[in-house]
Amino acid sequence: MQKYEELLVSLRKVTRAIGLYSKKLSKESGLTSPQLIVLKEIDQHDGWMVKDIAHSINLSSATVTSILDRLEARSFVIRERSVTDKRRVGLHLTEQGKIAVKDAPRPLQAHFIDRFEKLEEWEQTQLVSTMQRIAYMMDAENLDAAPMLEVGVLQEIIPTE
Amino acid sequence: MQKYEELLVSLRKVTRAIGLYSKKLSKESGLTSPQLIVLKEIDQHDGWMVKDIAHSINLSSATVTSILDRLEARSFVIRERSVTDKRRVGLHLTEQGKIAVKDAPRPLQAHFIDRFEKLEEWEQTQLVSTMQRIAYMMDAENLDAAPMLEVGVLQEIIPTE
DNA sequence: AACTAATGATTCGTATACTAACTATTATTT
DNA sequence: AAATAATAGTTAGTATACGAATCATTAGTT
Repeated sequence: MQKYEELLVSLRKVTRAIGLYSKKLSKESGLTSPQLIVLKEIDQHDGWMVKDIAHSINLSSATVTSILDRLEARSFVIRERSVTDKRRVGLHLTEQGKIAVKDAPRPLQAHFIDRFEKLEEWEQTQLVSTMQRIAYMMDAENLDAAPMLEVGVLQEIIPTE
Repeated sequence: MQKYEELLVSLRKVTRAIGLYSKKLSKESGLTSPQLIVLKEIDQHDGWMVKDIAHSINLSSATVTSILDRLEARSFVIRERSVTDKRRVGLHLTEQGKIAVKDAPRPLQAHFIDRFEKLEEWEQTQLVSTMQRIAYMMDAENLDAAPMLEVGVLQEIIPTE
């Protein structure tokens, strides 16, 4: 097996673990991870548009729209069409939505977070920057890549072409 | 932003990049990445059961079933019910399936693979083992974790509890 | 002012991906 | 031998996740 294939397999394991946890979360708290992440984002940036949310959490607008449909149906979120520019939709949490965010568990297994936070500071940094490096290597064609260069560690590691 | 949240964001970027490439692949070659991976696996292990494939690539049987439905409909794969144990379904490639595997591009962006393979050997190993480490940290509750310990590097890194 | 381009959100169609429930079959217990 | 458990695969139902097409609106051009 090629090395990059091993990378792919472990990546698959990670995304699977995240997905499975999302299912578990959903059964226990009634919210999936993506739903929770969207709620958190709106909580932190009241009034943001669909586009803003989508961009900040790396999802397409279409995906966010469908997540919002469910969140709105359950009265966690309100869509508010802008008066000055009727294309825009501002997003807000309802009281219920705020409560849900406050009560919700974290979007990754507590088990993982515990382990992660027990690591030395430099080890945490190393894990994160390696992950960011892989992300950078994968979408170098896209415009998204540029801001990644701001991360200090990467500048040492990635050769300028 | 918490460090583990940064990890989550870059992970999201990576899975997204993989998904987008899968879509692109599908338009150009007619096969998505998961379909290609399933085909490759059958190519390498003719006669394997659905369960085997699912386990080796870390997907549920249900998911593999639905991928096989599409591959069979397009005559890339044949399902063969076992005579000795009628619960089992053996999987085989058709001639078309073999051709498709041979002609198919790799399941990750050529761009990424190029970059990856330009790295020093130790750097590649480091990327892979970091990824495996994260995978290990995420599903330590599951039985899947055990085989991960066979990877040499991990034994040095992960503290035995 | 009229035409064109761009933008923001949604809808549509498709593919993953999961669990739980179900069907069929085989293995184990009693 | 009959009842029970376990196994393999599929089906049903739900949620992501995407691009492309669509709709409404706004911005820019001529």
